[in-house]
Amino acid sequence: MASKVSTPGSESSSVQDYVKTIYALSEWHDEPVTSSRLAARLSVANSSVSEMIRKLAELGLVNHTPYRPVELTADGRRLALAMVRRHRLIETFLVRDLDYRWDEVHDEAELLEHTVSDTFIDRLDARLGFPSVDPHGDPIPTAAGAITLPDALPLDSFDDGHSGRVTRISDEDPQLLRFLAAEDIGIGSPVEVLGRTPFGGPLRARVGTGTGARDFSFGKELTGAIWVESVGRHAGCSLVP
Amino acid sequence: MASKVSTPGSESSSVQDYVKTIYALSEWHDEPVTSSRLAARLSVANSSVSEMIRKLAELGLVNHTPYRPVELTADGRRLALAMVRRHRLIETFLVRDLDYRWDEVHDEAELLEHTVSDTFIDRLDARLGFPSVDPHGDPIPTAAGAITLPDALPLDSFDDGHSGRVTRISDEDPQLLRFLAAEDIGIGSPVEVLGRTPFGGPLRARVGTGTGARDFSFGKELTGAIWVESVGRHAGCSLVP
DNA sequence: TCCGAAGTTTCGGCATACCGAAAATATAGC
DNA sequence: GCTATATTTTCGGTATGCCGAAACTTCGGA
Repeated sequence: MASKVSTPGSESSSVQDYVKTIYALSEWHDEPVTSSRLAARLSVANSSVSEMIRKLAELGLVNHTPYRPVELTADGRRLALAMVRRHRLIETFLVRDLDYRWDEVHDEAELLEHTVSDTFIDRLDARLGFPSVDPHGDPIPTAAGAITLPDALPLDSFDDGHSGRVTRISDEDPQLLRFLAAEDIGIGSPVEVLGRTPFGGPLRARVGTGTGARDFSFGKELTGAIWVESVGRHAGCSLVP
Repeated sequence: MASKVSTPGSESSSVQDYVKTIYALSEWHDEPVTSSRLAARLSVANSSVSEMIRKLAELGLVNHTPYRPVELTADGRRLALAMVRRHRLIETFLVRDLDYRWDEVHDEAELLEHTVSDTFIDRLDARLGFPSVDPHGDPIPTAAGAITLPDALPLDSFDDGHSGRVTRISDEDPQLLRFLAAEDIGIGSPVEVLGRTPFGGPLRARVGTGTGARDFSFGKELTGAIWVESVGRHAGCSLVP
């Protein structure tokens, strides 16, 4: 029994936002999605989240027992991925065709994703050559709702001595993106973990290749936001699954 | 005392829509803008219009005495032109870059115009090469709010024997646009009025040049929707100012 | 086991924007 | 000038989505 909810349509912009945010909170980390995390991310009061979750459950988009975390149903996930697809295609378009910087696109896409039609998205997709990732390295779901997460981990989960390539950078904080752009660190940059300073100090790594290579100290915020794919063997990871 | 309302921002999407529609109803014809005309154009109940007009008056966007037609203030006109600019630039983009047909763009633009940022509009404008008209021949206001209406009149106001060039076609009815596209009549097409059939019958005109020229019968709907600029001397007009 | 802190839900209220029905006004015809 | 008709406004009422305050659950520590 395939559902109609493969494409946003009847759902309000708010419903779309909540569902997309529930997905986003569990896309890269699998901590439970609680009311308060949602409230913080959406900048609304806890009570608003509570009410909306009840509504989402009635719509069959989430499963929820009171006082417990919320989880997307298959329908909810389909809707979320449709919204993520919209968001990431729009971001890609803004950077490629309208000369937006990668730290500027998030807010604009956030608004547009609720407004454009399926036709618009399909034509944009074609015009951009069916891209598989957006400017931050986030994978773009297909029209059918399939998504392939890159085989990457946050920089802070790599052991000393291991090398890789930057695959994704969280777009949550525009300032962080601006900083990295200024430092010429972006998707595709090679990195090699040199070591860490004890007691929560920065992680030192070698960035770039050849003459462009240099040492760099990554603070907490950065090592969590920068995701790296191992080069060569698939070792070098110390994260518990 | 220049107002801040040169760019949409604080106004709700509804307010923007009402103000733009008030402008649109008086852009090409100067009949008074009444509640019922607004209600029909916006597909809402008369009572909703009445309430919104009071609000617009409070916001200083319209002048209104009860039971009389409504008129835009200078601020209202500025806001309306900003919205019209958005709408027409988006339409131009959809046709030029996303292969929309000219009959498909209106509804999409109607939604997007409320959502995109000023930055988006400015970059779009630059990318499109600062176009002066949209795909239907409607003039695009400048960022400063200036607009130049073409020196055109509806086809039905031309005397027999006069020639001109199609300058604008009202985009109100997508089916009409589709029909004209199929008949290969569009912006720039040369026309010469041959005569009219009595008792409200069609207007006969010669369309196109050289071997592509042919006679065509234009019904009421068409002669009101097709706007023509005189070629050569500025005669041939029988419309009362 | 029980208590308190932290997190979640319920409740009454607010703002926007819509509606239909009823009341108020304008205008055209006589 | 006066009334009938058409138009406009006012008046309750609805739906969505937000809020803060109060009530309620959960869960860890003593």
